[in-house]
Amino acid sequence: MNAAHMEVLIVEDDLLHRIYLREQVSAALPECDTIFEAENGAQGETLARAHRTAHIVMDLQMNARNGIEAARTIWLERPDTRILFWSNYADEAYVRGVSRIVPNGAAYGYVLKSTSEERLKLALRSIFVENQCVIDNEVRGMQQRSFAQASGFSESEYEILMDIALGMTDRAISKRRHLSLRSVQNRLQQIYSKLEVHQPPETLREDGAFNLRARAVTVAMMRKLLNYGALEKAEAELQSWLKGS
Amino acid sequence: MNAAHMEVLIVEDDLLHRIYLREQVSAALPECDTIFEAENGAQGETLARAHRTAHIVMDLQMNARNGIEAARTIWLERPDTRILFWSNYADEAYVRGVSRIVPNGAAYGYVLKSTSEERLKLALRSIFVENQCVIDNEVRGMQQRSFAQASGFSESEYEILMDIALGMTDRAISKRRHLSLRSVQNRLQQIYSKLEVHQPPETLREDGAFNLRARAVTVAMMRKLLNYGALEKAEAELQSWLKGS
DNA sequence: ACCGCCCTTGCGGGAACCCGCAGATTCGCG
DNA sequence: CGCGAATCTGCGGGTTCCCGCAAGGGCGGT
Repeated sequence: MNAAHMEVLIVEDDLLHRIYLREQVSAALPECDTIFEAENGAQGETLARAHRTAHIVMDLQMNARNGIEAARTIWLERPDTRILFWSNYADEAYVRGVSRIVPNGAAYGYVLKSTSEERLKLALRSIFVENQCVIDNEVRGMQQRSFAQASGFSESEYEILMDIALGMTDRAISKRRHLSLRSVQNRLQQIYSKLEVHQPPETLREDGAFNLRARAVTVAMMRKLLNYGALEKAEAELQSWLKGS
Repeated sequence: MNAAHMEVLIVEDDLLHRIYLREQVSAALPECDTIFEAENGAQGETLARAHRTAHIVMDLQMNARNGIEAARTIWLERPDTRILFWSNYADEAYVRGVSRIVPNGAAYGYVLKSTSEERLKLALRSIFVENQCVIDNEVRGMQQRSFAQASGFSESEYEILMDIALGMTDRAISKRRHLSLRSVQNRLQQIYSKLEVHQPPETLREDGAFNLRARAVTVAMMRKLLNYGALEKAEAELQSWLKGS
């Protein structure tokens, strides 16, 4: 680490936030002499590749290409890149997405936009000069709740949840995930029960019948287990799988 | 309209954007002597009621209570309130939501956060002092595409799209919307075709079977026809309908 | 080895879904 | 009023979904 020279790349689509970040970065890191800026994920990848920047702070949830996608390709090319994710929300979909792509040993951070200036500056220094991970408290809580058993989803359940969200049939899922048809259905039932999606249990009305499959998707959406970015990513993967075989 | 006295309420959850709005409002409206601020929809409603503010600028997409919900109750109480919606996106779900609740004759605006300072100031003056509607170009385009026939959804189709998103069965929908079971299914087919959701048409593979119902929901989501806020609202309506009978 | 425990897989059936077909109803227009 | 076009509705059947039941197959423990 060369203390006299540092380049930082900011990837953020909101102008005001970009300006704010620029200020905070140069205030927190006097050794930083160059700041590059991108306003979407695609541009961010290009700049990161062009300048080989080892320090990136970026938003998740951008228009052209979201932060997770961008981070994934950047980390594939240079796994030692240090990335601070700077996000509005701590949705489980985001947290899961990030922790799925971080190379082991890499330093990264995840702080919310609502945190104070001090915490942001601290995070910047911790990650970029101390090479140390910084995860916001709320995000940390989400991580634990997510990977523990408590209403938490195993990786394979999560995959299948995506599959039904994409509109795949049981049989298609069984082919894709190499399971028997019945196993897929078993997993679906686990998913339904973990999401607390069931037919109106003791109800008298026969109106309120639910299509569990469809309901599970929106319940997952409302619980922030799924979000827009995750859907897009899953859709892309599905398409390439359909081509692949 | 008293030119020497004006109160404006800003409803916006993002601190930076709130500060920016504050500046722009006082720059564009010298006659404005008081600015109230709220950081979510619920607080916005309270302040609007307390101060009887006739001029509001607010974000859609906030945590506690989104802009559309807040605007709806505010307009129910005082239909002549002037509201400028200031949003990141021109999703069809938002546009549709707004134009569904605006009282006829009321002045309102819809501008994107990405527009220039000048346009924002202009919109503020147009709505608040000239009492004139201002709709951003991109939003306007969305409106027309939405209400025209071109891949546009009729109101009843839109309702049913929500219903299947919520996981209702065909029969439940038919009860709720007072249609025969078969009619519901007809509408579903229209929806599928408008969303271009169909079984892999010329494909040889039998793997790629789709559950049209589930797929339609996420396609609608990816096309921004549905979004998180719309789902929450629909869910609330569904719950109250279930109670009601 | 024996015994639970958990996960997988198959079978079967009742319900729900997707949809082609055809008669009935509605609505607009000359 | 007549006529066409669009929509609503019922019927039927092929497929998919939801799920209870039960027969295996690993795996750790006493």
